[in-house]
Amino acid sequence: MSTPPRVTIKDVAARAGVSKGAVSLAFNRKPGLSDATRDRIFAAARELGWTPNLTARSLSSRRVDVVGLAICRPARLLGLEPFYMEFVSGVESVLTERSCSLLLRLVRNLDEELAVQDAWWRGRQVSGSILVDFRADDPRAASAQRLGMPVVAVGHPSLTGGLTSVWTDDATAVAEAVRYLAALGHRRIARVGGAALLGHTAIRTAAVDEAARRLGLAGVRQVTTDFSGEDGARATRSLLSAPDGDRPTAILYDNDIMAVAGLSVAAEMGVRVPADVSLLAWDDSQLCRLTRPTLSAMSHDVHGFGAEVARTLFGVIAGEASSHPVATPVLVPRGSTAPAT
Amino acid sequence: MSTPPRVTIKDVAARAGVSKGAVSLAFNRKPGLSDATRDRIFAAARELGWTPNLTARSLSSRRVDVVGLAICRPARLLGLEPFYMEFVSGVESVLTERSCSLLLRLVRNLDEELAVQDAWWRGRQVSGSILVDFRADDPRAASAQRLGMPVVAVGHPSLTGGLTSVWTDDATAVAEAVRYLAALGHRRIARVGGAALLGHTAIRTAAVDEAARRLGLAGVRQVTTDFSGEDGARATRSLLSAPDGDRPTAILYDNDIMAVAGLSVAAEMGVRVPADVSLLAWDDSQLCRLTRPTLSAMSHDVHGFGAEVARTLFGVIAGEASSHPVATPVLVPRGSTAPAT
DNA sequence: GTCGTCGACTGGACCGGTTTAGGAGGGCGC
DNA sequence: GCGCCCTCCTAAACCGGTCCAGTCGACGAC
Repeated sequence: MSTPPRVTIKDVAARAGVSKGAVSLAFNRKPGLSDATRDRIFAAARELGWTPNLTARSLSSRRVDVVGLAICRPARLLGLEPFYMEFVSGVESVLTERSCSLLLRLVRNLDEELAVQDAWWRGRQVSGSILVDFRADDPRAASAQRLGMPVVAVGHPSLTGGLTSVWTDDATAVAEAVRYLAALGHRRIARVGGAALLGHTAIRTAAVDEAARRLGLAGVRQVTTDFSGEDGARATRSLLSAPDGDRPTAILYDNDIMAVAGLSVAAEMGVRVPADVSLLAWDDSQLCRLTRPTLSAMSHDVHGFGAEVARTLFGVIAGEASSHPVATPVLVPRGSTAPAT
Repeated sequence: MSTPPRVTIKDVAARAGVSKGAVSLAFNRKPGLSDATRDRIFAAARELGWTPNLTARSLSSRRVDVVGLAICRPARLLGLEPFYMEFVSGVESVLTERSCSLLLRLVRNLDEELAVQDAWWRGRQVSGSILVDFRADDPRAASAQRLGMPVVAVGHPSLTGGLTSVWTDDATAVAEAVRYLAALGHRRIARVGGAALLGHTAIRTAAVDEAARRLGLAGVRQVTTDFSGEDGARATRSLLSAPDGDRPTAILYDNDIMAVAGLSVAAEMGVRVPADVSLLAWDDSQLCRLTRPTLSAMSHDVHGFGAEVARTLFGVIAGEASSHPVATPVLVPRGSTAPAT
């Protein structure tokens, strides 16, 4: 209740018997002060319990130690996917090292994100942002460039319109997944993809088609979903209820939660995994090791991915960063995939 | 690259032919301006593409539209639990309405959280914070009070040392869970609890004991974990490998991810769910509906919980809030619980 | 015609830092 | 003794807003 007395740089200066400027120099570890004075200033600050007011600091130094991340998620999906939890955690790990904070916002659509990023930047609330979930013709690249806002785009350069970007090579990974399933003898492969609007969904879809063509697989079926478990279950149910000679013997999922859902649907329909159908997940959070059978997955260091994105953003802010991919997801075979019978 | 020309309130004022003060009045919707002037100001701002610099605004008005949330999570658990994803999402939903942002930080231990909150508040980066995961003798209450920092504590008042708090009545919910299992004829009930240090874990542990005593159940076993799926699996394996007459016939979990893990362990050990053992989860994210069998759960509107916490924080900041519980979790029976045989 | 009041607006102090031009004092070379 | 350079430090402008005391003109009352 009782507002504690506001102690400012002036109080510290007075106590140490120096000017405000000297205190500022001391706290920013800049040269031009004798060690004795420096010590006296720190002592005074400690005695008064003073910490620089970051708001004032950002105003005059025109920099903020905050980066933004807006995640777009349809209204009905209340929580975040495991992917984002790990991603955020990786981003944080790098921010923390630089005593930087993450401004997080869940938005409902792209327009809202554009507005939020615009407001963050113009209001000087963030020093830069991480942009995720690129779609074809994404307006965010142009917007960031117009604003002169430092951002790093998470997505393949073909989607991110010239922004500095960090991405996983989904096409290669997806091709490996298909080759793996084909090598196990699967001829009818299906994929339960993510949101149709997302650029990486399209990239994966094309890559699956391409891989199938090369391998001479005819009946590849691909469907899109909203990434939710429910949608994944629905898609799986539909795929597995095809007439016998038409039913896929292997299904590739675009995230792990849908693969978990697929597993249950198979069980409920009396389709054995992996005897009757092989399932292959994507993203490989701890969930994949908790199911029965365990889920084979295209595994991915999501935490490290987030960290790399954050490092790149600092690079962009410093004016020296370049686009690059991170490690391609690797196949981790577990219990949900087996040779076709 | 080219820094866009910084347009400030002064430019807008000049263009509209008024003083800075007038522009400020207009943009804060305060009285004292004619409609004509107001329109002229907005037009000028639009033409120049001006948005108030929030940093400058917070400096002079000494308020920030940011609230803080630090989540403590051991280093080895890289991602967040589903609970927090939904919780954050609920918090966001309220913040968004008030064009407020969430400053998120994942910390490794309590000391780090204390430091972060301290820095946030002293640096005037947040207008208040949400504190979660209270433990016995939690130092954060005293710290917040000393700083005069507006916070809302998520946790039972017995843990939160006089802070305004919002909580779920875990004791009542846990008692209902135990009564339900007992009513199904279970006599040997176990609980796979959360982190031993957390206050709500202790509350639930005591409530289970109390309920068991009233119901005359003797062999209740309770273990603690770190909330991870792996630890949940380990605990379940240990419980289920007890000699036959000693093995629990029902297990209550403190979150859903551990219940999912428990389900797999049971399958792997050849213990049928729910025929041989009933499993009851907590928190009820979409995961509980995706497993096979589906998981009965103590269900909880986590999104709404987060929203209520955020609303309460705004109350605290406005100086008019009081502690209150939110709706008690209710039992949602699904496929993982059945009468004891 | 004068006074009082009210609405509309201005000027400038202020928030709490950073930054820069410049001054005081000491040491050194010659 | 003088000029010069260095080190250490100060004063004041500045960042971009908010806020308050006060000015100015119009209008109503008496």
